[in-house]
Amino acid sequence: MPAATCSSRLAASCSTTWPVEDYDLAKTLDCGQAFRWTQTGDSWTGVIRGRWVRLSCTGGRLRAETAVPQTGWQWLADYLQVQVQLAPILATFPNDEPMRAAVATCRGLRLLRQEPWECLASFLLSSTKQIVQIRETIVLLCARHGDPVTVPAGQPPAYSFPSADQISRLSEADLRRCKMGFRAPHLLAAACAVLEGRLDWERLRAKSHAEARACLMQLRGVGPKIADCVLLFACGFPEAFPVDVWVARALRELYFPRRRVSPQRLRDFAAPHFGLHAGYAQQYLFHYMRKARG
DNA sequence: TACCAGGAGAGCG
DNA sequence: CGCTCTCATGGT
Repeated sequence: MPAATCSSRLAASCSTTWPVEDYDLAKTLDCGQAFRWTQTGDSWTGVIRGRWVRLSCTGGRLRAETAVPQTGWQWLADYLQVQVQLAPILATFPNDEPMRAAVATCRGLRLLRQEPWECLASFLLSSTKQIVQIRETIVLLCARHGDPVTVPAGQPPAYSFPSADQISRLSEADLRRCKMGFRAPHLLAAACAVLEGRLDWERLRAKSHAEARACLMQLRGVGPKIADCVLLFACGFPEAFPVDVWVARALRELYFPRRRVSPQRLRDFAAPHFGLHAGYAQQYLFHYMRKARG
């Protein structure tokens, strides 16, 4: 079928493109904010909202292909945040040596707008795990408990991320078989909280950052770091500043040499120092440190 | 073998 | 408050 990129209102197509500036797809999809993307050549394959997607970006155009014809692409434009101008965000970063180095290394890295449940579940599974292990657990979880999604001929099978409803009907043993260990009961309890309406994403978005954070931290297994990951990567709180071991190491070495500083104090330092888009700055520091040391 | 990983939470002083 | 320990598991 022809790839109609300029479609009339009702025409369905399996591909589209957006003009983009400063959009580094590889850094964006492989910087540790999302765990389900796989690279083959210059393109990236993943599943968003139950739809198989392949992305590539060359010559200032971001191209997307799906397996099933789409009548609209807003769901994907939102996820990729293609309308966001990067330069004004980078301009809010402090003009100090650590940030200049991070921007020089990571230019083009974007924050995605992920699905809240998948983001919460993924980061619930992330604690004290390496990124490769997080990905492995999520692959198992999706393949065993998600739904198969339509893929183009010749492509390997792909699966949706299991919904809160699907996970709530599993046993702790089912989840432990996906190598999530002590995190299994946390994931099960979070799924129930969503089902019972104790955790409602619309209500969460309407709260202040501090209130939303406290709300998420009522869940077992969700502390300050994971709460801020969900608020930053899925809920649109640009001031959320997750402090993990890498970011803590970066801040201590770069801003507090030879001093003992707690994670709480690092967060208190971050808000005024990194400004309106502290969360963006955090992701640049995270990727910069991991690339430099990893 | 020892140590670490995009942590959190309980126990303790 | 800050420190220490446990939780699970594969990699280096």
